[in-house]
Amino acid sequence: MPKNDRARPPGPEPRPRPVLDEVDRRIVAELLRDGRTPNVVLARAAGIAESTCLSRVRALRERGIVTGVTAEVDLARVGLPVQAMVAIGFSGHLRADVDAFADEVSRLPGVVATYNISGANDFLVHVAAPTPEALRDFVLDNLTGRPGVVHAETSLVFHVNRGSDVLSAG
Amino acid sequence: MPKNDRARPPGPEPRPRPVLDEVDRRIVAELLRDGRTPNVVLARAAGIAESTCLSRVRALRERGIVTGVTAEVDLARVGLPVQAMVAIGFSGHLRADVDAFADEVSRLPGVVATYNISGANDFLVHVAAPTPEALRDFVLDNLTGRPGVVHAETSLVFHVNRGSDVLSAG
DNA sequence: ATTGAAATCACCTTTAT
DNA sequence: ATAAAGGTGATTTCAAT
Repeated sequence: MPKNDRARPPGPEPRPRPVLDEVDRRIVAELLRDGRTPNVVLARAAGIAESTCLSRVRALRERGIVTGVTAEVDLARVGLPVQAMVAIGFSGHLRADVDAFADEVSRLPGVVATYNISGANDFLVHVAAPTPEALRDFVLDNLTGRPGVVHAETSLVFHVNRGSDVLSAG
Repeated sequence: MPKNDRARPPGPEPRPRPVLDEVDRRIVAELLRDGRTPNVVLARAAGIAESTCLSRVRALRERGIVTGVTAEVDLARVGLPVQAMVAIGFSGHLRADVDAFADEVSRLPGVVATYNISGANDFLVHVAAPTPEALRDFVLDNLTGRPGVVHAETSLVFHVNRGSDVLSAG
């Protein structure tokens, strides 16, 4: 007698095999460290041939594991020395409103990222501005004023530390 | 009579001119969009010669404006489908303790970033974990347990939207 | 799927304007 | 700051396993 005789419903696999093998892990780790690492170096780091490495990297992109490569910019040095996290409380919680908020806010000038979260607040908006006044204007004009927003609490961001070992938790 | 007859102490310029000219802005914007953009394309996008573009990019790195290039990874697809923001309240607020917390926590497996902020809480720790249980363990073992931490409130992160127009706020 | 080798292409330096 | 040109080395394709 089988442990489970219900047929699995159609759709994406429920993750039968480990997500990343050791080779892929090394490639991803190296690309996290330096997204411009040339293919030759990547291949040596992973212990495989260059051509193999190339197809691996392509596969990682096609599988949606590596979604892009981006520059890291010191916002203070491009004229945006004031950063803040704005916690947003929402009213209706209709799916359409929630999605629209995230999409639209993410496109606003100065927005670093928008986090849709659980708990007392519904969003965290990470924003950068040239001056405290500009920050205030941003919050009043683009967040507080928006329909559905019932609460906005601004915290200054003094410093950001990027994690250096994200992958190891897997 | 000169407006200011004190001699400026030696060292880096106190930023007399605008931070980024139009050419640099275009380069940085393009590198934010795709950090692997080759120099030829970058040069065309900025409307300058390749050799000029090359020195511009070098200068941007040396000036600390572009601090690095990194891959963007879909954490859910590398075995870390559970993300959270943990708001941390601190007790002593000694500089050494605050700095140490940020540095050490950022090195822990699964930590995406650590934000030192103002307000009711002192830190936001963005963390990724394979399961809710692993998240709970992470918080109890690495955050709640740490000396100085008097409060920890965990919010699940449902979705993250990266900003697409950060620079325009400057 | 992985490889080594060969061809193509881009990067980067140099020179000179 | 630019353009042109050459050396260097990486990327990519391909036949073979």
